[in-house]
Amino acid sequence: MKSDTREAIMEAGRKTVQAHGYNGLSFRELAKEVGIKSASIHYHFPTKGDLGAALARRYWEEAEAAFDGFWAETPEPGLCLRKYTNVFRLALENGNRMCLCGFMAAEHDDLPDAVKLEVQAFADVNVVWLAKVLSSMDASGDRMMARERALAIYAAIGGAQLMARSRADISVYDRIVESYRVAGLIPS
Amino acid sequence: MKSDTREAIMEAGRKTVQAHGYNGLSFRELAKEVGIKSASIHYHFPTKGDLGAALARRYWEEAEAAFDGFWAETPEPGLCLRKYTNVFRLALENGNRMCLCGFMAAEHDDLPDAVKLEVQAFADVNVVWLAKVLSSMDASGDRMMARERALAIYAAIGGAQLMARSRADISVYDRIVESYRVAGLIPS
DNA sequence: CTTTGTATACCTATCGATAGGTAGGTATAC
DNA sequence: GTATACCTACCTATCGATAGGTATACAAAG
Repeated sequence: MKSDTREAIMEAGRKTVQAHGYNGLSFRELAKEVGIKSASIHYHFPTKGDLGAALARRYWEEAEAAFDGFWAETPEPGLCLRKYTNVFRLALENGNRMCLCGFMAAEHDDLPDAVKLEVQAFADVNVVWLAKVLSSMDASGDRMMARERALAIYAAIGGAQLMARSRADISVYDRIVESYRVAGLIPS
Repeated sequence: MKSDTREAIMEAGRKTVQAHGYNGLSFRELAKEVGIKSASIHYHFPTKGDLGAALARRYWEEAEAAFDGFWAETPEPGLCLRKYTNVFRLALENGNRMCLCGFMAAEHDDLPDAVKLEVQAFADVNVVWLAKVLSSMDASGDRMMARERALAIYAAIGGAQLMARSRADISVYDRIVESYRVAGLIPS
């Protein structure tokens, strides 16, 4: 098996970035949580940029797998979209955290290029998957329209999460997402 | 008149937070831009929290004034909402920056309480103003519905800004906002 | 079966840079 | 003379990163 320590670093790192961002990620604090010395983290991730890129990459890989799971096991697209919006709700449930790549998107100017690319990859994963689900719903199924709508839904969900986080109130997320459905932005 | 230096600090501080967040705001860097020493900033703002709160407060005060100006001089609500969405576009035009309070919303966990309150006040200003405009459009005018929709629109616009920033592509913002209108989230 | 070499996965100790904040001095204006 | 608006000098804490040492494991060589 892969190194337990490396896994522990990534797990703690993910949680930290979801709460304090890339700039709030500290090798010393991370080392303390894992139970090693900060110098040892450099053994697994030479630079902070390497760690950041690895975290963002794993984040979208796991998201892609989860989304594909929804699509495979949920025949009803409306329900599939509810599972999707629930993923972003889970981050809030978990200590009022937010999407790792959403936070990093805000920190765009301070990110190493390698990290920026992985953050964009996460957005792509969301948009491609959403476009696929949307296309399956609309019989007239304009692919380009579906992609534009997918981008809008992903952005809107990210905004809802950000708002709820700033209030530390998960019900804010629920209300906003419900409004998206009422307005017709997210099909039911 | 009020101190020119104090104004210069706030102007430079606002731009920095819009690009690097509250955590990316440094007294030394700020002092360099203004042309004074970092210790002198403490004369105007005793702590970083004081500066952060002052920045966020001025931000929502100016936003409120601008929004009220739109409402006063623009009889057509649809056009009024276009002026609103354009405000958030301007931040992106200005060096791919984002809303100061949007960035701080992400940094929620690292903010002094006084700053958190001002960030929430900015959101309130947006929601209250949007609800007012929405109420004027809908004859059936349910006030509660308007407020929910207002919250959704504000969150969605923040998400659109975040997405566009992460791509450093203002056309992404335009496309997303247009999708919001097409979907009916934002009335035309 | 023992010795030797090498890669793994940590460690201690330290570097230069930067952070927010403080104490106390100084020049100007009223 | 006193308040304003700066300054120099310095504090402690933290940052990512590096150099070099160490304990363990395992494979090849004698």
